[in-house]
Amino acid sequence: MVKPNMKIPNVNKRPVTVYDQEQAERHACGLVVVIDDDPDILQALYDQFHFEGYACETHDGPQTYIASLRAAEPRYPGPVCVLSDVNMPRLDGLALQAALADYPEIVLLLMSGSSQPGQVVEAFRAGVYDFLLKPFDDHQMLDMVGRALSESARRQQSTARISSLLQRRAELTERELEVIRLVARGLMNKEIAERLDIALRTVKLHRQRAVEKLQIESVIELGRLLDDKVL
Amino acid sequence: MVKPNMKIPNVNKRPVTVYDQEQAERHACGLVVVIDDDPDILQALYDQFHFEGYACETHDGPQTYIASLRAAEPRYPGPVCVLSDVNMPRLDGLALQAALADYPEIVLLLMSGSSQPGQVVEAFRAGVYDFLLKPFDDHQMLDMVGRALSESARRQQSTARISSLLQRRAELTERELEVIRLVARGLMNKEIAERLDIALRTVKLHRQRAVEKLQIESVIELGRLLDDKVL
DNA sequence: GACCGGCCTGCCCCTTGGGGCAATGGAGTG
DNA sequence: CACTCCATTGCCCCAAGGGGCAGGCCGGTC
Repeated sequence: MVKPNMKIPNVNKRPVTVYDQEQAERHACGLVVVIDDDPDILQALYDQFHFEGYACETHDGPQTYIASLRAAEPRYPGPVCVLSDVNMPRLDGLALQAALADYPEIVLLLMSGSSQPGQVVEAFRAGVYDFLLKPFDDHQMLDMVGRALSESARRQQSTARISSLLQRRAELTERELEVIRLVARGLMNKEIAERLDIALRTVKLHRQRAVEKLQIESVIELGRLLDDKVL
Repeated sequence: MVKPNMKIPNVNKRPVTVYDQEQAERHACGLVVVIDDDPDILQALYDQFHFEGYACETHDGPQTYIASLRAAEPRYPGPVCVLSDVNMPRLDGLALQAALADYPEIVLLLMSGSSQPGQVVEAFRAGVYDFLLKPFDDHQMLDMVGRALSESARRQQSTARISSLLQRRAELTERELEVIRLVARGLMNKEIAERLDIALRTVKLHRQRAVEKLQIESVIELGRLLDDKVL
Protein backbone atom coordinates (compact mmCIF):
# COMPACT_ATOMS: atom_id res chain seq x y z
CA MET A 1 0.00 0.00 0.00
CA VAL A 2 2.93 2.31 0.57
CA LYS A 3 4.86 3.58 -2.40
CA PRO A 4 8.47 2.49 -2.10
CA ASN A 5 10.19 5.53 -3.56
CA MET A 6 8.26 8.03 -1.51
CA LYS A 7 9.84 11.26 -0.38
CA ILE A 8 7.92 13.76 1.62
CA PRO A 9 9.66 17.12 1.55
CA ASN A 10 7.05 19.02 3.52
CA VAL A 11 4.08 18.08 5.61
CA ASN A 12 1.61 20.88 6.26
CA LYS A 13 -1.95 20.75 7.35
CA ARG A 14 -2.92 19.67 3.88
CA PRO A 15 0.22 17.82 2.97
CA VAL A 16 1.19 17.65 -0.65
CA THR A 17 3.83 15.14 -1.57
CA VAL A 18 5.51 15.63 -4.86
CA TYR A 19 7.85 12.82 -5.64
CA ASP A 20 7.53 12.59 -9.34
CA GLN A 21 6.91 15.15 -12.00
CA GLU A 22 4.56 12.81 -13.79
CA GLN A 23 2.37 12.60 -10.75
CA ALA A 24 2.75 16.12 -9.53
CA GLU A 25 -0.52 17.18 -11.05
CA ARG A 26 -2.34 14.33 -9.37
CA HIS A 27 -1.29 15.50 -6.00
CA ALA A 28 -2.06 19.13 -6.48
CA CYS A 29 -4.71 19.70 -3.86
CA GLY A 30 -7.58 17.26 -4.17
CA LEU A 31 -10.28 15.69 -2.08
CA VAL A 32 -11.23 12.04 -2.30
CA VAL A 33 -14.58 11.12 -0.82
CA VAL A 34 -14.79 7.42 -0.04
CA ILE A 35 -18.14 5.74 0.44
CA ASP A 36 -18.40 2.13 1.51
CA ASP A 37 -20.40 0.24 4.07
CA ASP A 38 -17.40 -1.80 5.14
CA PRO A 39 -15.55 0.10 7.89
CA ASP A 40 -12.32 -1.76 7.24
CA ILE A 41 -12.20 -0.78 3.61
CA LEU A 42 -13.08 2.76 4.56
CA GLN A 43 -10.22 2.93 7.00
CA ALA A 44 -7.75 1.37 4.62
CA LEU A 45 -8.63 3.71 1.82
CA TYR A 46 -8.60 6.70 4.11
CA ASP A 47 -5.09 5.89 5.28
CA GLN A 48 -3.92 5.41 1.78
CA PHE A 49 -5.28 8.65 0.39
CA HIS A 50 -4.17 10.57 3.39
CA PHE A 51 -0.72 9.23 3.00
CA GLU A 52 -0.73 10.08 -0.68
CA GLY A 53 -1.33 13.67 0.18
CA TYR A 54 -4.96 13.98 -0.71
CA ALA A 55 -7.63 15.30 1.54
CA CYS A 56 -10.00 12.47 2.35
CA GLU A 57 -13.50 12.18 3.69
CA THR A 58 -15.26 8.91 4.45
CA HIS A 59 -18.90 7.95 4.66
CA ASP A 60 -20.57 4.63 5.36
CA GLY A 61 -23.32 5.41 2.89
CA PRO A 62 -24.29 7.88 0.20
CA GLN A 63 -26.93 9.53 2.37
CA THR A 64 -24.60 11.21 4.82
CA TYR A 65 -22.39 12.45 2.04
CA ILE A 66 -25.23 13.86 0.00
CA ALA A 67 -26.60 15.51 3.10
CA SER A 68 -23.24 17.06 3.90
CA LEU A 69 -22.95 18.25 0.31
CA ARG A 70 -26.25 20.02 0.49
CA ALA A 71 -25.52 21.45 3.90
CA ALA A 72 -21.98 22.64 3.35
CA GLU A 73 -22.09 26.21 2.22
CA PRO A 74 -18.50 26.80 1.27
CA ARG A 75 -17.69 23.72 -0.74
CA TYR A 76 -14.22 22.20 -0.87
CA PRO A 77 -12.29 24.53 -3.12
CA GLY A 78 -10.13 22.02 -4.97
CA PRO A 79 -10.93 19.14 -7.27
CA VAL A 80 -13.16 16.46 -5.82
CA CYS A 81 -13.80 12.87 -6.73
CA VAL A 82 -16.04 10.34 -5.08
CA LEU A 83 -14.99 6.74 -4.83
CA SER A 84 -18.02 4.73 -3.89
CA ASP A 85 -19.04 1.14 -3.66
CA VAL A 86 -22.01 0.26 -5.82
CA ASN A 87 -23.78 -2.29 -3.72
CA MET A 88 -24.86 -0.79 -0.48
CA PRO A 89 -27.95 -1.14 1.65
CA ARG A 90 -30.71 1.44 1.27
CA LEU A 91 -29.13 3.71 -1.34
CA ASP A 92 -26.90 2.27 -4.00
CA GLY A 93 -24.19 3.75 -6.14
CA LEU A 94 -26.46 4.47 -9.06
CA ALA A 95 -28.72 6.59 -6.93
CA LEU A 96 -25.67 8.40 -5.66
CA GLN A 97 -24.76 9.05 -9.25
CA ALA A 98 -28.12 10.61 -9.89
CA ALA A 99 -27.72 12.82 -6.83
CA LEU A 100 -24.30 13.95 -8.03
CA ALA A 101 -25.79 15.16 -11.29
CA ASP A 102 -26.30 18.50 -9.56
CA TYR A 103 -22.57 18.81 -8.98
CA PRO A 104 -20.98 18.47 -12.37
CA GLU A 105 -17.50 19.19 -11.10
CA ILE A 106 -17.55 16.16 -8.80
CA VAL A 107 -16.18 13.15 -10.63
CA LEU A 108 -17.58 9.76 -9.67
CA LEU A 109 -15.67 6.52 -9.50
CA LEU A 110 -17.62 3.40 -8.67
CA MET A 111 -16.22 0.17 -7.35
CA SER A 112 -17.78 -3.16 -6.86
CA GLY A 113 -16.97 -6.67 -5.81
CA SER A 114 -19.74 -8.61 -7.43
CA SER A 115 -21.43 -6.47 -9.95
CA GLN A 116 -24.04 -7.31 -12.50
CA PRO A 117 -23.08 -6.24 -16.00
CA GLY A 118 -26.31 -4.28 -16.12
CA GLN A 119 -25.18 -2.10 -13.27
CA VAL A 120 -21.92 -1.38 -14.98
CA VAL A 121 -23.62 -0.46 -18.23
CA GLU A 122 -26.06 1.80 -16.47
CA ALA A 123 -23.29 3.50 -14.59
CA PHE A 124 -21.34 4.26 -17.73
CA ARG A 125 -24.43 5.46 -19.52
CA ALA A 126 -25.08 7.82 -16.67
CA GLY A 127 -21.57 9.15 -17.07
CA VAL A 128 -19.52 7.48 -14.38
CA TYR A 129 -15.87 8.36 -14.87
CA ASP A 130 -14.61 4.85 -14.34
CA PHE A 131 -15.47 1.59 -12.65
CA LEU A 132 -13.18 -0.40 -10.39
CA LEU A 133 -13.78 -4.10 -10.05
CA LYS A 134 -12.61 -5.64 -6.81
CA PRO A 135 -10.08 -6.88 -6.23
CA PHE A 136 -8.02 -4.09 -7.72
CA ASP A 137 -4.44 -3.24 -7.11
CA ASP A 138 -3.44 -0.01 -5.46
CA HIS A 139 -1.53 1.30 -8.39
CA GLN A 140 -4.48 1.06 -10.68
CA MET A 141 -6.76 2.66 -8.16
CA LEU A 142 -4.44 5.54 -7.40
CA ASP A 143 -3.88 6.19 -11.05
CA MET A 144 -7.59 6.32 -11.61
CA VAL A 145 -8.17 8.66 -8.70
CA GLY A 146 -5.43 10.88 -10.03
CA ARG A 147 -7.05 11.10 -13.41
CA ALA A 148 -10.45 11.64 -11.87
CA LEU A 149 -9.13 14.55 -9.83
CA SER A 150 -7.55 16.23 -12.79
CA GLU A 151 -10.78 15.75 -14.68
CA SER A 152 -12.54 17.42 -11.78
CA ALA A 153 -10.07 20.28 -11.89
CA ARG A 154 -10.71 20.71 -15.60
CA ARG A 155 -14.43 20.79 -15.04
CA GLN A 156 -14.07 23.29 -12.24
CA GLN A 157 -12.02 25.61 -14.37
CA SER A 158 -14.43 25.28 -17.20
CA THR A 159 -17.52 26.00 -15.15
CA ALA A 160 -15.79 28.82 -13.33
CA ARG A 161 -14.91 30.42 -16.62
CA ILE A 162 -18.39 30.00 -18.00
CA SER A 163 -20.10 31.35 -14.92
CA SER A 164 -17.81 34.33 -14.83
CA LEU A 165 -18.67 35.02 -18.45
CA LEU A 166 -22.36 34.61 -17.82
CA GLN A 167 -22.12 37.02 -14.98
CA ARG A 168 -20.52 39.64 -17.16
CA ARG A 169 -22.97 38.94 -19.92
CA ALA A 170 -25.80 39.68 -17.52
CA GLU A 171 -24.64 43.29 -17.48
CA LEU A 172 -25.30 43.66 -21.15
CA THR A 173 -28.31 45.52 -22.43
CA GLU A 174 -30.69 43.67 -24.70
CA ARG A 175 -29.54 45.74 -27.61
CA GLU A 176 -25.89 45.36 -26.81
CA LEU A 177 -26.31 41.61 -26.72
CA GLU A 178 -28.09 41.66 -30.03
CA VAL A 179 -25.32 43.65 -31.64
CA ILE A 180 -22.47 41.70 -30.14
CA ARG A 181 -24.03 38.42 -31.26
CA LEU A 182 -23.97 39.59 -34.84
CA VAL A 183 -20.42 40.76 -34.38
CA ALA A 184 -19.52 37.32 -33.08
CA ARG A 185 -20.99 35.81 -36.18
CA GLY A 186 -18.57 37.75 -38.27
CA LEU A 187 -20.77 40.53 -39.63
CA MET A 188 -19.35 43.95 -40.27
CA ASN A 189 -20.64 46.95 -38.40
CA LYS A 190 -22.22 48.22 -41.55
CA GLU A 191 -24.11 44.98 -42.13
CA ILE A 192 -25.30 44.97 -38.57
CA ALA A 193 -26.50 48.52 -38.94
CA GLU A 194 -28.48 47.55 -42.01
CA ARG A 195 -29.92 44.44 -40.47
CA LEU A 196 -31.03 46.19 -37.30
CA ASP A 197 -31.94 49.27 -39.25
CA ILE A 198 -29.96 51.61 -37.07
CA ALA A 199 -27.11 54.00 -37.74
CA LEU A 200 -23.56 52.81 -38.03
CA ARG A 201 -22.60 54.99 -35.12
CA THR A 202 -25.14 53.26 -32.92
CA VAL A 203 -23.77 49.87 -33.75
CA LYS A 204 -20.30 51.04 -32.87
CA LEU A 205 -21.61 52.39 -29.62
CA HIS A 206 -23.33 49.18 -28.54
CA ARG A 207 -20.41 47.12 -29.69
CA GLN A 208 -18.01 49.24 -27.73
CA ARG A 209 -20.08 49.02 -24.57
CA ALA A 210 -20.56 45.27 -24.93
CA VAL A 211 -16.89 44.62 -25.49
CA GLU A 212 -15.85 46.61 -22.48
CA LYS A 213 -18.50 45.01 -20.29
CA LEU A 214 -17.39 41.56 -21.37
CA GLN A 215 -13.77 42.54 -20.87
CA ILE A 216 -12.78 41.37 -24.30
CA GLU A 217 -9.85 42.67 -26.24
CA SER A 218 -9.93 40.63 -29.39
CA VAL A 219 -12.72 39.72 -31.78
CA ILE A 220 -11.48 36.17 -31.67
CA GLU A 221 -12.68 35.66 -28.15
CA LEU A 222 -16.14 36.57 -29.33
CA GLY A 223 -16.20 33.47 -31.49
CA ARG A 224 -15.38 31.37 -28.48
CA LEU A 225 -18.15 32.98 -26.49
CA LEU A 226 -20.56 32.07 -29.23
CA ASP A 227 -19.30 28.49 -29.26
CA ASP A 228 -19.65 28.29 -25.50
CA LYS A 229 -23.28 29.35 -25.73
CA VAL A 230 -22.53 32.41 -23.68
CA LEU A 231 -23.88 34.69 -26.36
CA MET B 1 -39.99 -7.05 -34.21
CA VAL B 2 -41.97 -4.98 -36.66
CA LYS B 3 -42.99 -1.49 -35.74
CA PRO B 4 -46.77 -1.27 -35.68
CA ASN B 5 -47.21 2.24 -37.01
CA MET B 6 -44.90 1.80 -39.95
CA LYS B 7 -45.61 3.48 -43.23
CA ILE B 8 -43.33 3.13 -46.19
CA PRO B 9 -43.96 5.85 -48.74
CA ASN B 10 -41.19 4.92 -51.12
CA VAL B 11 -38.91 1.94 -51.55
CA ASN B 12 -35.87 2.53 -53.70
CA LYS B 13 -32.65 0.60 -53.98
CA ARG B 14 -31.56 2.05 -50.69
CA PRO B 15 -34.92 2.44 -49.12
CA VAL B 16 -35.40 5.20 -46.63
CA THR B 17 -38.54 5.08 -44.60
CA VAL B 18 -39.56 8.26 -42.91
CA TYR B 19 -42.55 7.78 -40.74
CA ASP B 20 -41.82 10.20 -38.00
CA GLN B 21 -40.03 13.48 -37.92
CA GLU B 22 -38.33 12.55 -34.70
CA GLN B 23 -36.77 9.53 -36.29
CA ALA B 24 -36.15 10.95 -39.71
CA GLU B 25 -32.55 11.65 -38.90
CA ARG B 26 -32.02 8.10 -37.75
CA HIS B 27 -33.06 6.75 -41.08
CA ALA B 28 -31.11 9.15 -43.19
CA CYS B 29 -28.76 6.85 -44.96
CA GLY B 30 -26.86 4.60 -42.59
CA LEU B 31 -25.12 1.26 -42.56
CA VAL B 32 -25.39 -1.21 -39.73
CA VAL B 33 -22.76 -3.91 -39.64
CA VAL B 34 -23.87 -6.89 -37.59
CA ILE B 35 -21.34 -9.36 -36.26
CA ASP B 36 -22.43 -12.50 -34.47
CA ASP B 37 -21.53 -16.14 -34.66
CA ASP B 38 -25.13 -17.24 -34.43
CA PRO B 39 -26.61 -17.36 -37.95
CA ASP B 40 -30.16 -17.05 -36.65
CA ILE B 41 -29.46 -13.84 -34.81
CA LEU B 42 -27.60 -12.53 -37.81
CA GLN B 43 -30.56 -13.20 -40.06
CA ALA B 44 -33.07 -11.74 -37.65
CA LEU B 45 -31.10 -8.55 -37.18
CA TYR B 46 -30.44 -8.25 -40.88
CA ASP B 47 -34.14 -8.45 -41.64
CA GLN B 48 -34.93 -5.93 -39.01
CA PHE B 49 -32.41 -3.33 -40.09
CA HIS B 50 -33.20 -3.85 -43.71
CA PHE B 51 -36.82 -3.32 -42.97
CA GLU B 52 -36.06 -0.21 -40.99
CA GLY B 53 -34.45 1.29 -44.02
CA TYR B 54 -30.82 0.93 -43.08
CA ALA B 55 -28.21 -0.66 -45.20
CA CYS B 56 -27.02 -3.80 -43.46
CA GLU B 57 -24.03 -6.04 -43.69
CA THR B 58 -23.55 -9.23 -41.71
CA HIS B 59 -20.48 -11.15 -40.67
CA ASP B 60 -20.09 -14.30 -38.62
CA GLY B 61 -16.96 -12.97 -37.02
CA PRO B 62 -14.86 -9.84 -36.73
CA GLN B 63 -12.15 -11.15 -39.03
CA THR B 64 -14.11 -11.03 -42.23
CA TYR B 65 -15.39 -7.58 -41.46
CA ILE B 66 -12.02 -6.17 -40.62
CA ALA B 67 -10.61 -7.74 -43.74
CA SER B 68 -13.35 -6.24 -45.87
CA LEU B 69 -12.77 -2.87 -44.23
CA ARG B 70 -9.11 -2.92 -45.12
CA ALA B 71 -9.79 -4.18 -48.60
CA ALA B 72 -12.66 -1.90 -49.55
CA GLU B 73 -11.21 1.15 -51.20
CA PRO B 74 -14.26 3.35 -51.48
CA ARG B 75 -15.74 3.08 -48.02
CA TYR B 76 -19.46 3.30 -47.38
CA PRO B 77 -20.22 6.98 -47.70
CA GLY B 78 -22.83 7.39 -44.96
CA PRO B 79 -22.70 6.89 -41.23
CA VAL B 80 -21.69 3.45 -40.05
CA CYS B 81 -22.14 1.59 -36.84
CA VAL B 82 -21.08 -1.90 -35.91
CA LEU B 83 -23.26 -4.04 -33.72
CA SER B 84 -21.21 -6.94 -32.56
CA ASP B 85 -21.45 -9.72 -30.05
CA VAL B 86 -18.66 -9.72 -27.51
CA ASN B 87 -18.12 -13.40 -26.96
CA MET B 88 -17.06 -15.07 -30.12
CA PRO B 89 -14.58 -17.78 -30.94
CA ARG B 90 -11.12 -16.77 -32.12
CA LEU B 91 -11.48 -12.99 -32.06
CA ASP B 92 -13.67 -11.31 -29.48
CA GLY B 93 -15.44 -7.99 -29.41
CA LEU B 94 -12.70 -6.22 -27.55
CA ALA B 95 -10.18 -7.10 -30.20
CA LEU B 96 -12.61 -5.82 -32.78
CA GLN B 97 -12.77 -2.61 -30.85
CA ALA B 98 -9.03 -2.25 -31.03
CA ALA B 99 -9.10 -2.86 -34.75
CA LEU B 100 -11.76 -0.20 -35.17
CA ALA B 101 -9.55 2.38 -33.53
CA ASP B 102 -8.21 3.15 -37.00
CA TYR B 103 -11.68 4.13 -38.14
CA PRO B 104 -12.83 6.79 -35.73
CA GLU B 105 -16.03 7.48 -37.63
CA ILE B 106 -17.27 3.93 -37.13
CA VAL B 107 -19.28 3.73 -33.93
CA LEU B 108 -19.21 0.45 -32.06
CA LEU B 109 -22.07 -1.13 -30.18
CA LEU B 110 -21.37 -4.31 -28.31
CA MET B 111 -23.91 -6.86 -27.19
CA SER B 112 -23.58 -9.82 -24.98
CA GLY B 113 -25.64 -12.54 -23.39
CA SER B 114 -23.44 -13.51 -20.52
CA SER B 115 -20.83 -10.90 -20.00
CA GLN B 116 -18.30 -10.50 -17.27
CA PRO B 117 -18.37 -7.07 -15.69
CA GLY B 118 -14.70 -6.76 -16.52
CA GLN B 119 -15.44 -7.01 -20.20
CA VAL B 120 -18.02 -4.30 -19.97
CA VAL B 121 -15.70 -1.99 -18.11
CA GLU B 122 -12.91 -2.56 -20.57
CA ALA B 123 -15.21 -1.92 -23.46
CA PHE B 124 -16.37 1.39 -22.07
CA ARG B 125 -12.83 2.45 -21.23
CA ALA B 126 -11.87 1.72 -24.79
CA GLY B 127 -14.65 3.96 -25.91
CA VAL B 128 -17.50 1.68 -26.90
CA TYR B 129 -20.55 3.76 -27.68
CA ASP B 130 -22.96 1.54 -25.77
CA PHE B 131 -23.42 -1.96 -24.56
CA LEU B 132 -26.52 -4.09 -25.07
CA LEU B 133 -27.21 -6.88 -22.65
CA LYS B 134 -29.26 -9.73 -24.01
CA PRO B 135 -32.06 -10.17 -23.91
CA PHE B 136 -32.89 -6.66 -25.11
CA ASP B 137 -36.07 -5.42 -26.63
CA ASP B 138 -36.16 -4.20 -30.20
CA HIS B 139 -37.15 -0.69 -29.33
CA GLN B 140 -34.15 -0.16 -27.13
CA MET B 141 -31.84 -1.67 -29.70
CA LEU B 142 -33.18 0.39 -32.58
CA ASP B 143 -33.00 3.53 -30.55
CA MET B 144 -29.40 2.81 -29.70
CA VAL B 145 -28.50 2.08 -33.30
CA GLY B 146 -30.16 5.31 -34.32
CA ARG B 147 -28.13 7.30 -31.85
CA ALA B 148 -24.97 5.47 -32.83
CA LEU B 149 -25.53 6.32 -36.47
CA SER B 150 -26.08 9.97 -35.80
CA GLU B 151 -22.96 9.95 -33.67
CA SER B 152 -21.16 8.43 -36.61
CA ALA B 153 -22.52 11.12 -38.89
CA ARG B 154 -21.31 13.77 -36.48
CA ARG B 155 -17.85 12.27 -36.40
CA GLN B 156 -17.75 12.00 -40.15
CA GLN B 157 -18.65 15.63 -40.55
CA SER B 158 -16.13 16.64 -37.97
CA THR B 159 -13.27 14.65 -39.47
CA ALA B 160 -14.21 15.73 -42.97
CA ARG B 161 -14.09 19.33 -41.92
CA ILE B 162 -10.78 18.93 -40.15
CA SER B 163 -9.15 17.06 -42.98
CA SER B 164 -10.35 19.62 -45.47
CA LEU B 165 -8.85 22.32 -43.33
CA LEU B 166 -5.61 20.45 -42.94
CA GLN B 167 -5.42 20.03 -46.65
CA ARG B 168 -5.82 23.74 -47.21
CA ARG B 169 -3.37 24.49 -44.45
CA ALA B 170 -0.81 22.35 -46.22
CA GLU B 171 -0.73 24.94 -48.98
CA LEU B 172 0.49 27.60 -46.58
CA THR B 173 4.07 28.73 -46.58
CA GLU B 174 6.02 28.43 -43.37
CA ARG B 175 6.00 32.17 -43.00
CA GLU B 176 2.33 32.50 -43.79
CA LEU B 177 1.53 29.94 -41.14
CA GLU B 178 3.65 31.76 -38.64
CA VAL B 179 1.90 35.04 -39.33
CA ILE B 180 -1.61 33.65 -39.38
CA ARG B 181 -1.03 31.90 -36.07
CA LEU B 182 -0.24 35.19 -34.44
CA VAL B 183 -3.27 36.72 -36.09
CA ALA B 184 -5.37 33.90 -34.68
CA ARG B 185 -4.05 34.71 -31.25
CA GLY B 186 -5.44 38.17 -31.53
CA LEU B 187 -2.30 40.19 -32.27
CA MET B 188 -2.50 43.22 -34.50
CA ASN B 189 -0.56 43.38 -37.72
CA LYS B 190 1.75 45.94 -36.24
CA GLU B 191 2.56 43.75 -33.26
CA ILE B 192 3.23 40.81 -35.51
CA ALA B 193 5.53 42.92 -37.62
CA GLU B 194 7.49 43.91 -34.55
CA ARG B 195 7.64 40.41 -33.19
CA LEU B 196 8.84 38.90 -36.45
CA ASP B 197 10.93 41.94 -37.17
CA ILE B 198 9.52 42.47 -40.63
CA ALA B 199 7.71 45.34 -42.27
CA LEU B 200 4.03 45.88 -41.74
CA ARG B 201 3.43 45.47 -45.43
CA THR B 202 4.96 42.03 -45.36
CA VAL B 203 2.72 40.94 -42.55
CA LYS B 204 -0.28 42.14 -44.50
CA LEU B 205 0.91 40.23 -47.52
CA HIS B 206 1.36 36.93 -45.70
CA ARG B 207 -1.88 37.38 -43.87
CA GLN B 208 -3.71 38.08 -47.07
CA ARG B 209 -2.27 35.01 -48.80
CA ALA B 210 -2.97 32.77 -45.80
CA VAL B 211 -6.53 33.91 -45.47
CA GLU B 212 -7.28 33.34 -49.11
CA LYS B 213 -5.61 29.94 -49.11
CA LEU B 214 -7.61 28.91 -46.07
CA GLN B 215 -10.75 30.32 -47.61
CA ILE B 216 -11.60 32.31 -44.56
CA GLU B 217 -13.68 35.42 -44.54
CA SER B 218 -13.83 36.36 -40.90
CA VAL B 219 -11.18 36.63 -38.23
CA ILE B 220 -13.47 34.71 -35.96
CA GLU B 221 -12.99 31.50 -37.87
CA LEU B 222 -9.30 31.82 -37.21
CA GLY B 223 -9.93 31.41 -33.52
CA ARG B 224 -11.77 28.20 -34.21
CA LEU B 225 -8.93 26.92 -36.35
CA LEU B 226 -6.61 27.53 -33.47
CA ASP B 227 -8.92 25.70 -31.08
CA ASP B 228 -9.15 22.79 -33.49
CA LYS B 229 -5.38 22.49 -33.57
CA VAL B 230 -5.39 23.19 -37.25
CA LEU B 231 -3.05 26.11 -36.81
C1' DG C 1 -40.54 68.66 -12.86
C1' DA C 2 -35.82 67.03 -12.31
C1' DC C 3 -32.97 63.12 -13.03
C1' DC C 4 -31.24 58.88 -14.95
C1' DG C 5 -30.38 55.09 -17.90
C1' DG C 6 -30.93 53.12 -22.31
C1' DC C 7 -31.30 53.93 -27.28
C1' DC C 8 -30.21 56.52 -31.28
C1' DT C 9 -27.54 59.67 -34.31
C1' DG C 10 -24.33 63.03 -36.73
C1' DC C 11 -19.63 64.97 -37.14
C1' DC C 12 -14.97 64.36 -37.04
C1' DC C 13 -10.48 62.22 -36.34
C1' DC C 14 -7.23 58.58 -35.86
C1' DT C 15 -5.77 53.79 -36.24
C1' DT C 16 -6.09 49.30 -38.58
C1' DG C 17 -7.01 46.22 -42.13
C1' DG C 18 -7.03 45.21 -47.06
C1' DG C 19 -4.93 45.34 -51.12
C1' DG C 20 -2.96 47.03 -55.98
C1' DC C 21 1.59 48.10 -58.16
C1' DA C 22 6.34 47.76 -58.58
C1' DA C 23 10.69 46.13 -57.28
C1' DT C 24 14.69 43.52 -54.89
C1' DG C 25 17.02 39.34 -53.56
C1' DG C 26 17.88 34.50 -52.57
C1' DA C 27 17.19 29.53 -53.40
C1' DG C 28 16.07 25.86 -56.30
C1' DT C 29 15.34 23.84 -60.94
C1' DG C 30 15.13 22.67 -65.93
C1' DC D 1 21.25 31.25 -67.69
C1' DA D 2 16.28 31.85 -67.45
C1' DC D 3 12.41 30.93 -64.71
C1' DT D 4 9.72 30.23 -60.63
C1' DC D 5 8.66 30.47 -55.79
C1' DC D 6 9.09 32.73 -51.67
C1' DA D 7 10.13 36.55 -48.56
C1' DT D 8 10.45 41.35 -48.23
C1' DT D 9 9.45 46.25 -48.72
C1' DG D 10 7.79 51.06 -50.00
C1' DC D 11 4.09 54.05 -51.72
C1' DC D 12 -0.48 54.99 -51.94
C1' DC D 13 -5.53 54.62 -51.54
C1' DC D 14 -9.76 53.05 -49.68
C1' DA D 15 -12.67 50.84 -46.29
C1' DA D 16 -13.68 49.49 -41.63
C1' DG D 17 -13.04 49.75 -36.63
C1' DG D 18 -12.57 52.71 -32.45
C1' DG D 19 -13.97 56.37 -30.11
C1' DG D 20 -14.60 61.55 -28.29
C1' DC D 21 -18.21 65.14 -28.22
C1' DA D 22 -22.72 66.80 -28.38
C1' DG D 23 -27.48 66.32 -28.79
C1' DG D 24 -32.33 64.22 -29.11
C1' DC D 25 -35.99 60.94 -27.50
C1' DC D 26 -38.41 58.13 -24.10
C1' DG D 27 -39.92 55.69 -20.06
C1' DG D 28 -39.45 55.15 -15.19
C1' DT D 29 -38.35 57.11 -10.55
C1' DC D 30 -37.67 60.36 -6.64
